[in-house]
Amino acid sequence: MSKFYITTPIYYVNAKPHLGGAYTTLAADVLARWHRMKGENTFFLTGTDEHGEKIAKVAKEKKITPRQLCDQNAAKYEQVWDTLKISYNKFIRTTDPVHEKMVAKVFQHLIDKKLIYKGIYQGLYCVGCERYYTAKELVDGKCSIHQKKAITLSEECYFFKLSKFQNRLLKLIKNNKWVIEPEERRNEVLGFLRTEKLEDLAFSREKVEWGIAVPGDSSQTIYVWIDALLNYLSGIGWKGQEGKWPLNWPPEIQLIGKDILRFHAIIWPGVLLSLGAPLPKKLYAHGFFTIGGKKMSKSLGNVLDPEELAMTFGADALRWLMLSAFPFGQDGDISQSKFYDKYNTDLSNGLGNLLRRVLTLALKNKKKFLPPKKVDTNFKKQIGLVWQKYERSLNQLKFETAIASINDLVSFCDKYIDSKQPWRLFKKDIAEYQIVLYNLLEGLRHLAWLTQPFMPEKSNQIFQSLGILGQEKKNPLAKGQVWGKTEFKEIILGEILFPKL
RNA sequence: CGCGGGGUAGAGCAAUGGCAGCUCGCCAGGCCCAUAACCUGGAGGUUGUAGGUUCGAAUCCUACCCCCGCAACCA
Repeated sequence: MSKFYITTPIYYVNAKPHLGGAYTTLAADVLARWHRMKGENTFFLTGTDEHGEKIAKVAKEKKITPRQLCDQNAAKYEQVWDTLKISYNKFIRTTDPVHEKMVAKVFQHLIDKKLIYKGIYQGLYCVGCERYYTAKELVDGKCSIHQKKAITLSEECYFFKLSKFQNRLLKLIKNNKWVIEPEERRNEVLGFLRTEKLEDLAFSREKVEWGIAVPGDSSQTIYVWIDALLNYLSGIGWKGQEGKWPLNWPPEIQLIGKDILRFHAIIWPGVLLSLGAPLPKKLYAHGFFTIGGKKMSKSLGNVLDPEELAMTFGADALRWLMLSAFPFGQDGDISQSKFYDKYNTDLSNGLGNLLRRVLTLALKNKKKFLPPKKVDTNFKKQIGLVWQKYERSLNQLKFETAIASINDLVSFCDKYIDSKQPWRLFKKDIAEYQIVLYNLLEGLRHLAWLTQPFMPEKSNQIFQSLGILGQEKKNPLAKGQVWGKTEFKEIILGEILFPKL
């Protein structure tokens, strides 16, 4: 059986979950559910990044310990992911002692391999911000927040020999051994590697208390790069021993937002190469969205909260709305009013209304609906086309076209009803009515399968209405995709699937 | 020349070399099974501008105009 390991970035726990992070996580969840549905051995990892100065600072402001802050916010993440029905297999926290121990071990290992060495870090430091800036970030040598001149400061720290990997990385990307998608993002990384010289990277800092201590040097703390990135290995049980890679390694897909492309496209494989680890199969950086044409920001007050949206539309519908709003991989725009629009069009008037139509028509007759002798080849063919488009879309992470293929089937069924007029057949030709309704029930059964990764609960509700929830959930997808073999013995009208908003 | 995305019907978007499509809205009709839902037809476009390549361009090339994201809290 083939395996499927997928990761999201780990989110920084200085605040509660953000709609952007929810977007990434949701996309990963749909893929995880899709691959599970296909019967693959699937592992879905997400989690939180919990070390660093900023955490310590926020904790101090709130008069709690960093540990308490992390516990609170990590719990918040788990709760929101629960609301959104995120089916992760493991929630990794970088403050987990197992993770911390592994990171320290790897750090030491890289010192032993002479890939981490001690040096002097010199940079422009803003006392107000308590952080370093690059010359480019400063305006007139001043930090934009404090309007104060940054001073040149140097400190001892440990460096990672990233420079050593520049040519290898370039070659790996060119030869598609290190796959970055979509293409624009790949070009961006290639351009960077061609024109900029990679410098060795400071892998530790002085004076940061909230972090993992450098082995044998308690004055130094391991910096975010290696600490955060190694979650992808510690999360599946790696103990830090080179060569002994976990069974799930490497990931089939690592999903990230485009903001962290460089860390994941350059530093991360650099670390893996230094460890001799196989590289992930694919790195996919999705786009960002604006809200109502403006970037989401606290000061503009247009921030959408994932929990509130789930309250308004329901978690299942929200998943659908987020992923159908614009092409995955590109930038796009969302808004509440667009969501209302699409909810009513796709879900209430489309899928939900179709379900109700068919169920009511089926309930006219108290008989069971058994597979007819004559197969409707036209209907069957349509289902085949829908699955084809759907699978191709999901394999390319085109969620919006996968969703479009579902809408295609809904529309096909609506047209089919209109042309066959089963309410008339019921009075005139009961045998034909029986066949038409059977086809429609089969159509709905396929719709339940198709919507499963996107809207697991609504999908189950459809199965339930068809009286086949238990049996279908036991079936693998391959069996579920077969046309015209299922018997419908008990139809249940049930609740309205998507009440109009 | 910091990096990147975009400009297509009233609005929002799709279409990467081959008849310019979808959703909402608008107009006319059909149906009466359904959540005032569904189906059919129609109006609405010189695809930001100018030039070029091509049998053929929204799509490729050149120049220009305009909008936006990242670079700095934030995916």
